[in-house]
Amino acid sequence: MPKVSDEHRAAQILDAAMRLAATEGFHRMTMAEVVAVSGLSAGAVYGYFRSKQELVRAIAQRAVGRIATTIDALADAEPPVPPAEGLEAVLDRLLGLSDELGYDVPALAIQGWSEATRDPEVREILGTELLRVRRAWRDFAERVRDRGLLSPEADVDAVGNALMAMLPGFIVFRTVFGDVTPRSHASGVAELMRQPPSR
Amino acid sequence: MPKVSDEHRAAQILDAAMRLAATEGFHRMTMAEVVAVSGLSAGAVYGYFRSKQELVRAIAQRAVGRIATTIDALADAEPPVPPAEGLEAVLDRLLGLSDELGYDVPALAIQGWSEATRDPEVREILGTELLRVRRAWRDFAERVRDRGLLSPEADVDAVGNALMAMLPGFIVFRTVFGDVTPRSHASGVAELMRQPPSR
Amino acid sequence: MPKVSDEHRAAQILDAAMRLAATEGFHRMTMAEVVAVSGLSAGAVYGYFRSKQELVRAIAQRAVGRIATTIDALADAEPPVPPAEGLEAVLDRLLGLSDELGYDVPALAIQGWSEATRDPEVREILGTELLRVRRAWRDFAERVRDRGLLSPEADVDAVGNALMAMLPGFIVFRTVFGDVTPRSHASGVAELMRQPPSR
Amino acid sequence: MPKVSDEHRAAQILDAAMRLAATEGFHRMTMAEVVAVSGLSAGAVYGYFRSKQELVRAIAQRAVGRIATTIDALADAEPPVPPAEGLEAVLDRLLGLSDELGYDVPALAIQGWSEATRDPEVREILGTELLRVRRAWRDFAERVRDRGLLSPEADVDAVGNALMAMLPGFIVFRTVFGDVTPRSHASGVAELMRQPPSR
DNA sequence: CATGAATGAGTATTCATTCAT
DNA sequence: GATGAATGAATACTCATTCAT
Repeated sequence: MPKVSDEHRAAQILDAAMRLAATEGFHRMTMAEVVAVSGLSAGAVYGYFRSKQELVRAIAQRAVGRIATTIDALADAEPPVPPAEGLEAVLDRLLGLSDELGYDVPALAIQGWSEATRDPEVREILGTELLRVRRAWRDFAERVRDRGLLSPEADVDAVGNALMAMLPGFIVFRTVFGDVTPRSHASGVAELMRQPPSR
Repeated sequence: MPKVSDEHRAAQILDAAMRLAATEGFHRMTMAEVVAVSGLSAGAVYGYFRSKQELVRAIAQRAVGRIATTIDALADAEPPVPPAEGLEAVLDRLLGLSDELGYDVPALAIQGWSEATRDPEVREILGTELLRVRRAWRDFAERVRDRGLLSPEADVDAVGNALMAMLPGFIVFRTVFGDVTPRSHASGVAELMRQPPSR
Repeated sequence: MPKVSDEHRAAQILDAAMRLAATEGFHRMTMAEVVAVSGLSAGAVYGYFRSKQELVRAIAQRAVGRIATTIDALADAEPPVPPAEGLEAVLDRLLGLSDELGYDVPALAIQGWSEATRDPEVREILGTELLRVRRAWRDFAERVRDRGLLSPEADVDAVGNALMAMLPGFIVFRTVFGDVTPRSHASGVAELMRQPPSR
Repeated sequence: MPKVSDEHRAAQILDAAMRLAATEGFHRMTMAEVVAVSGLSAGAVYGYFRSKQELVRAIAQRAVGRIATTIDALADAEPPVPPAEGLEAVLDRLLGLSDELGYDVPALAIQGWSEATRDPEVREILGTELLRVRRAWRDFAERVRDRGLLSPEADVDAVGNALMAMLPGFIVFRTVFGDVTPRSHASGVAELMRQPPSR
């Protein structure tokens, strides 16, 4: 009889693995390390994840899941909030999430994209998860438009997409340039939207 | 006197390696493959690149260099062109580049970001190269503003940044969703900028 | 619970390695050979010795340890025995040891000296082990002196050293000249000590 | 027409190689290093030495040749000199030689012994060279005996051997213990020869 | 003839996975 | 079931030697 439930064990392994993957990347993370950090035996780990590949997929899924969670910030962002503010709230959450969880979530996102390049299954997982995110951004754009902060004819799919697309940019810029903040990044959207002088 | 110039040999190796890295990623690309595809011997490859690490750095540098080249599209985009059109031109070029070169440049970009996460030298290389790109976007934003397509008070740094930030988004979306095109991606920016009804 | 104890496995590997090192020398001994001769897998060997370097150090330690063992012959050499006889007994044991173990212990000694030249850790190992040997020779010299076979004023440290120093000479001569025996080698000491005619 | 004679070139190469072999040992010395240090081209080096093996043999020969030279000290040691003083003179010369030549001759000796273990040709070279040394020690012992410093019945071959045998001991002790000097080492012989109290 | 770029077999080491206990 | 020792294919890199120029 296991002391703890199966889900707990699986989570324990996943946690260890995500921590490792965030700092070392998928391919430098060894199963031996996962075994050591999780505190279980090799056999036990392989009882929960049939292969490293499967574990990597689980990490990718959970990592984007975590990020998907950040867009709840958009819903909270009610009363009418301009797009830039919604984006900033999401980026803030993303950083907050890393602090809470104790590992670098954006780093894991990059790992996931990289893996999606060659593992179709990871690509599918990411596609499925990110579809939810896409819809959330669409809904946000719709609400924003409906409240008069966008042109009534604006294509809310396109706008949602554009706002969501700022996220990978934020993650990449954070990695290569040190100087980006949620505020600075989101301000670009606000500046873009400033009214040109009516002619 | 060597049969072919050193630069040619290095380029030959780099070409093989970029092709491989684009399809398999940095860590699945083996030196044996590079040797085989380049058509040289192991010793010869190591004569030009002291280690796999060094080769990976060279790939990263050249890949972002290639991408930096695409922003020339911005300069070409004269007479007054709205931001969305400039972006679209750049994205078009990016895809064109992949066709020309015969390997997936965006895939290499993702590999580069991933590597920048743990190799500070790659991070620096990317930082340096992307700084040029950043300046180009800033200049573009400035020209756009000066031609009255942005508010005269718009912060051109922020706008440039935002436009540039759409690029990683495009790359990631292309990988995980199949349905993004330069036009669809850029249109989000245009939609975002539509004038809300003057109240 | 492992089939055989860890020490047994380590000894199994060490044995194979010593056999190989004795015939081929440290640097021509390949890990592949060690793996093959020990009958284990590469992984197993690396489980017990982290690197070839570490294995080489273990060999050096054990080889000099074996040689150190031969000086027990000195203690056995009681009742009052002249220095030359003590030396001969030790040299005899050294050859006997090689026969018993099935590999050339003197050859390993030379390998150890060679390695000590560039690996400080091996130098230290040899220094530590040989200090014991040095003390044993000193004690032997003391006993010999106390039994009147040396001048009462003889410096037992110096005498012990000189006798011990005959050992590398024996090993080297055996390698390059074929004609040295424990008896012939030790006789030099006896001849040296013969009384010159009292004048 | 070569600027310098063939012998000079060969010596130039040998010099570079001996310097390298003394510091790194035969197997860590690479032909590329020999090429670099000698200042010649790879082809040129291979013009003078057909293989690394042959170069190693030449080094071994020259190194023991150098050491053989030290025993000239024995001839110089005329007027009747006791064995210990003759030995001390030789050891002094050995150290002086290293200083003069700028590389560690004893280190090369150890390399040579090590190589003799597996290369029969090196073994033969060493055997031939050391035979000269052996004879010199025999002659020294004879002279010493004839001058009354040894028993008239002393076996000069055995005595010569014993004195010569102190040399490897000196070299090994110098390597593993730091504290040996020509004087301390030679004194052991003197102490051994002190007259036990006439009974 | 001299050069030094190219060769490629050989080496130490790692690590995902299994399976005897 | 649970364990963790053992497996062994795979991998990056070296270096003595050659030979086209």
